[in-house]
Amino acid sequence: MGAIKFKIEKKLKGQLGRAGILETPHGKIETPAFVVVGTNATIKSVNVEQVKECGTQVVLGNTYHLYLQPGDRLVKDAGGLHKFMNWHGPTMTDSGGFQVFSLGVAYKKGITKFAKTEDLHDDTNEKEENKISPQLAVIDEEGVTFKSHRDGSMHRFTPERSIEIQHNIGADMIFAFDECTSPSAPLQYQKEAMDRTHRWAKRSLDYHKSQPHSEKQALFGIVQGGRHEDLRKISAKQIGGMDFDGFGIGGSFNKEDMGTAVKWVNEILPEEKPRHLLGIGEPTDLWEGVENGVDLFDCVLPTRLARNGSIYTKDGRVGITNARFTKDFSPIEKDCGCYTCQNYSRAYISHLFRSDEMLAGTLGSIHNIYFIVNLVKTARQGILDGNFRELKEAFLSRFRPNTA
RNA sequence: GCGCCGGUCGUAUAGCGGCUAUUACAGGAGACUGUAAAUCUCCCGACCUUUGGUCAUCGUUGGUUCGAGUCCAACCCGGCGCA
Repeated sequence: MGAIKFKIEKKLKGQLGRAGILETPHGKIETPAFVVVGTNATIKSVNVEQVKECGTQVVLGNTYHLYLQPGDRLVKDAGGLHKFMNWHGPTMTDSGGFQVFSLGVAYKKGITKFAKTEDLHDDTNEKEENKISPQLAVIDEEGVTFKSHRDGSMHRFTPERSIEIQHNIGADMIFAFDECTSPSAPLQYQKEAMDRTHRWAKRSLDYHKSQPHSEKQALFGIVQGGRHEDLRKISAKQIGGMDFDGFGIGGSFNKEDMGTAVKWVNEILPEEKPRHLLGIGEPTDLWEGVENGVDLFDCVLPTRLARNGSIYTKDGRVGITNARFTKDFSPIEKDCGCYTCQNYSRAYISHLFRSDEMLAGTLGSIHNIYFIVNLVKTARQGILDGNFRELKEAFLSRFRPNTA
């Protein structure tokens, strides 16, 4: 052990939040930090220089995708993920656990990992799940059998296989193989899935430690338990008790009180190890996460939203293709320091989207990445400077989920 | 002037007597949380008591018919050909 070192610099008074430094074999990360997602060993539509200029410290690739294309052996032969993609800073890989969900029960059903409380009283989602319809992933005790979304070929992931692949890919921080459950799955199933994820965590850890050079990569265990307090606490205790280098918090949440769920977990996880909230999120979620002791976040939203024409501003998300922007020659945000805002107008970016130009997604992504990465940096600075609460409230009083 | 062909919701198209109209693009709006995603959904004649209803509409005007975008006639416009 010892691929990473984590040092807490300052804590939020009376709360779980903390600012720290995470040292990896490829450099330091000032935490809390936002990890930019680059599933296929590339951040879609932007190059590594642009990603770096946005203030990004660390990127995340995906085990399932890189295993299918170009293959983890090829990435290894290329000299590892860093060299292959020309990103020489810190990296992580997801274990493929999320694909158990997205290609499994969620496949083609519009199910997300978020439940809203009002939905919990109707069983629409559950009915959806019980419908017989194609799934690309089937789970058993040993592992998961996948049908490739690319060519329909069959593949099998087990905890051992996931770790083996992640060793080949060679990211600085890797994750145990887990199952992300649907928020509408029955409680009984959520518990079974969680228990299985715990067994998989142990197997992931055992396999990792059994391999030579495993000390070069840090392994994070993943806490599950869905929206349920009792399950979350059990999971945090079990996973937190294992000898991982850090922890991921995964699974599904109740949209309204995600911060609370994170708190249940982080009150239990060992304080001295880093925590990564998987697949989150929205600006409001990020403030909640930081406040409740999360050190790392990753999310596809900034880049996906950008490619789909949704741009973050301090007042909320805006659809840059809206008619009102066609003659708006001001930048997306006049006080934004990103390359896009320094050089281009709303009208121009709107035009690029309407013209289906590739640069549209690039300029949008640069802004959104900059926005989110720097939002977390601001929150970090707030912890260090002792004005976290003021910064959070100032942000939230302006930001609306969608409108500007 | 004669002959032929054609005029359908911004554009391009489908439709060849029967529940008043297809599809694509453009346009408008929305969704997206460990990326099957530069994707997907909805709206796009008018009005209303909007899971539905009423009326209008296929160049114009008449006609045939129970019923016409669809058949007939004249006219208007456009293209091509011949003078």
